[in-house]
Amino acid sequence: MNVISTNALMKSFGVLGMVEELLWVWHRMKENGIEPSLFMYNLLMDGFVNSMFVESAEKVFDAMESGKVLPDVVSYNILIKGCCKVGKTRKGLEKLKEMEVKRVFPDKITYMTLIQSCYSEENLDSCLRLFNDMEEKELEIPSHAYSLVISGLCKAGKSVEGFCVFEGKGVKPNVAIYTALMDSYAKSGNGDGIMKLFQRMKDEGFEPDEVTYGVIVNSLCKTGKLDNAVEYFNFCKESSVQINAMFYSSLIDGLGKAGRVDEAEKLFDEMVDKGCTRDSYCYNALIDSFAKCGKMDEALMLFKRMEEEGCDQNVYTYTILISGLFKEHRNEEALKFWEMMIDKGITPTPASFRALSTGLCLSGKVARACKILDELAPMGVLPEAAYEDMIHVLCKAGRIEQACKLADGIVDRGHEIPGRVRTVFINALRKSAKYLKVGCRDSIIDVHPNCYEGIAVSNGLRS
DNA sequence: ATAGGGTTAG
Repeated sequence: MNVISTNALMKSFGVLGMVEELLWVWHRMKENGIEPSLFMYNLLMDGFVNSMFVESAEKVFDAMESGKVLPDVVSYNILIKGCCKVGKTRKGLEKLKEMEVKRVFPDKITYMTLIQSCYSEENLDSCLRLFNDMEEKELEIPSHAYSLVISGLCKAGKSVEGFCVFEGKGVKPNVAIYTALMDSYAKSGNGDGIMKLFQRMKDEGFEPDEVTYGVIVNSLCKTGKLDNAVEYFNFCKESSVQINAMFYSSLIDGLGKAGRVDEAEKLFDEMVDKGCTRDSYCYNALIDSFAKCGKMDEALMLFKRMEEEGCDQNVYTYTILISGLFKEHRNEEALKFWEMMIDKGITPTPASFRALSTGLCLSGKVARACKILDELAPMGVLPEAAYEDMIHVLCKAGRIEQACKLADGIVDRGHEIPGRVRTVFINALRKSAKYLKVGCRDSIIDVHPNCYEGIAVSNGLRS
């Protein structure tokens, strides 16, 4: 055994994640009196990190720091990669700071590892900070860094800022960057911006791929331009663009919302012939289409089929069914789906609770909704605007008395009534002055002095 | 030796 064979073995085992074998070589090496080099330390650390033994990698790192062979930038990069891999990005960022102190200079890999991790955690601020750091240090900025920063801005709804970075010098555009910008434009309602960028990327010789077309079709569906969306879809089918489930879910959703349920269903059936697996997005879109046009039994059948096909039923599936069932006054069934969802360990979202509470409030079961809301709190789910929504729903339905009772209950629980809700009350009171006579008047006046003014206005309107 | 993009939901 010599240094060269040790290096070769460690490299192979490290890449393959064969930690035991890696350690075997390490021990044989020590037995043979070979002092581990920086190279070998790094190989060992990388082997550990690749096998998710990040703590072991850290121990190696610490051993280096207290030994003869000091960690270099690669050691740091591997350790930072390990931190990011196990979700400890903050720790990775701290290691970057530590590098400054230890006078080990971070390189583009250090930054890319961290930017990547911050990006996947949707930590835009850190992404931008790291990116600026890179610029300041005059490191070579890989195209990928621009992708991440622009996409990060786009995801955060800052399409204008994203476009500014894109237009800045040093950016090498690619299909992914164009697509991210187009999607962001779509989400901010800039339909013209999308098509302009689409044209521009083609003019520059970039070939739009299935993700780009997916974004276009989705955007057209969302803005109700369904025939246009179908045209692009057909174009993709005829050319070499790979059709995926996203095309189908976007179109099914759009067609369903436009009341073209038959066409939506046809596309859903077509997926099998095309060898395209139906995911939860597709199922949910079609279930929603059925629910929206009162075909609840068809929707429920799809729910069953989802289970049979092994497609995950998620919080969206349940929310669609719960609100659909309430709309048909099938209250007990709706409640059953809520319970089923909780039993399955699916965490409710504010929107799912909104569906439930709206249904319960409108069928006069405000107390029941409050009870369920109380049960959610220990689960760590407390839809912030839940009570607000309920008051809103009740006011809109003209049930101001109940809304007031609810407002009192909220104050009893130690919550405050935000100004927005007062406005809701005032508007409701204006609309139906007769409610001024009932008990709610006290509750509003007692709890929310600002409403005096509202009632005065309301009185004024009446006289 | 170490880092690598973009899309879908009530």
